[in-house]
Amino acid sequence: MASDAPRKRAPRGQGAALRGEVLTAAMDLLRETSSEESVSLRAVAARVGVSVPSIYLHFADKQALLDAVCEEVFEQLHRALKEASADAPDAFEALRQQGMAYVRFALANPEHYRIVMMGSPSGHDPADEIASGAFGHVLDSVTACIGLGVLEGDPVDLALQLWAGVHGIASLRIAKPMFPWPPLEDFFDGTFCAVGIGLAAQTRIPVGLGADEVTARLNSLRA
Amino acid sequence: MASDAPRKRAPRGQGAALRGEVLTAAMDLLRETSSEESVSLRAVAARVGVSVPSIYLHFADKQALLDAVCEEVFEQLHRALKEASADAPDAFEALRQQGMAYVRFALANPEHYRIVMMGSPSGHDPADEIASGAFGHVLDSVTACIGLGVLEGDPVDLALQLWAGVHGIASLRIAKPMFPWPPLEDFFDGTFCAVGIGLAAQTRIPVGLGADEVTARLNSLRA
DNA sequence: TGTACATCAGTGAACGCGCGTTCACTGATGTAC
DNA sequence: TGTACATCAGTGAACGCGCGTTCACTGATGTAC
Repeated sequence: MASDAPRKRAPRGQGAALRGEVLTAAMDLLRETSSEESVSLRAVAARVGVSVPSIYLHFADKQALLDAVCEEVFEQLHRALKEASADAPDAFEALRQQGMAYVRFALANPEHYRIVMMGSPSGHDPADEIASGAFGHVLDSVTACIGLGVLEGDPVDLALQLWAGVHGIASLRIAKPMFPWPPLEDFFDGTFCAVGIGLAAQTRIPVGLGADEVTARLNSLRA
Repeated sequence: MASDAPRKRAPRGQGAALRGEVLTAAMDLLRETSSEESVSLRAVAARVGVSVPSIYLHFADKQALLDAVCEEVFEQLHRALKEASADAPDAFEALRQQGMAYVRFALANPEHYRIVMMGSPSGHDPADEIASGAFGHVLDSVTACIGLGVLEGDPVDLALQLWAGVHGIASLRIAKPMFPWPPLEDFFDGTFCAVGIGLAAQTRIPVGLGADEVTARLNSLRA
């Protein structure tokens, strides 16, 4: 894993370079072991080729390192969402592409996604800001869709529903990888269209309508 | 926490009673601490009022205890879903009630839900059977809905989408409790109806349709 | 040009902690003779 | 009726382990005089 050549000590003003190396090592360990528990300061230090106390030169404690990892994950997700929707012809396609990119990112980086979006909520929770950031992304697209007339209603509500939708797909597949899942892209698109249509319909099915009436109402929607 | 009276030793044939006490203590600890890490054999033993090695009289190791906890959680979830849909007038209402009960159970028992549905997948994973069981539940209801004519399509596909939907709502609220979530029941019902309508519509929105055409199509669905 | 010194990047060894697990044991109690 | 014994429920002390964290330190290198 770690390179064989013993690490060269950084020249005079370049001590900060180690910070980046430590961060990268933590990210890589997370990817390779698929387990947050495996990211110990000892493991990170070994991978960088440095002694454990060196980490403390750049991070106050282990939590600070994990916080930095969260930030990095967020930036990568942010970038992925931005790139995905860059070429979209309209806001609806942008939303679709962003949703797909979100799910793809989560499944390509399951343990990274886990620590920012599936972890136990902690007091200060830097991951909350991350969530807010990702949510802001969706919110922008939803607002644009409303502007276009594609969607209607409260943008925050709509965005929360969509977010819960993509999170459900991503996190369930991460937690239950052995389950016989259908191909990702098709599954996502099916859910995306269903939710999109359902939200666009702007209606609810009242409780106690009776099966026949429910069927009749839903039938009227069928192509 | 633990009762003050020192625990009485079980009479001759009743040694197995301790198993139940240990299991209950683990469940309670999970609920009270909201953290799987806090469930150590020492903490469990202290809560029961027994020495640590006593746990080994009934569980091969810690993992066996955790597996038993998973089973217990599943049984409780199973019961909650069954009770929720017992009085439903038809399959569609049954599905709605089950979905609501699922989300309610998860949020009332967040750490229990976490260990069975949000944990890292492990090799043998008894939680997978749990997932299959819960999924079977949804599948039954979906199949009944198809029988009624309320839904159309592949029951497995439909059930997976619905499962991902309720899981998304539940797990995101568990992971991000500080987020300004709307009231649970209304939020669930909104998503449930949207997904229901969307799935019932049995159609997809092709990529590259153009915003105007997408808007026109969705407009035709509005009440 | 030489040298003393401050700074900087990083180290080695040790700390206490809580954990899961093991092992030899204790002492009450039902049962056989 | 008394007693030896097997069984059962549970204990106390210790084990090694990996962890985060701390502290006094080393040794290379740029800089001031």
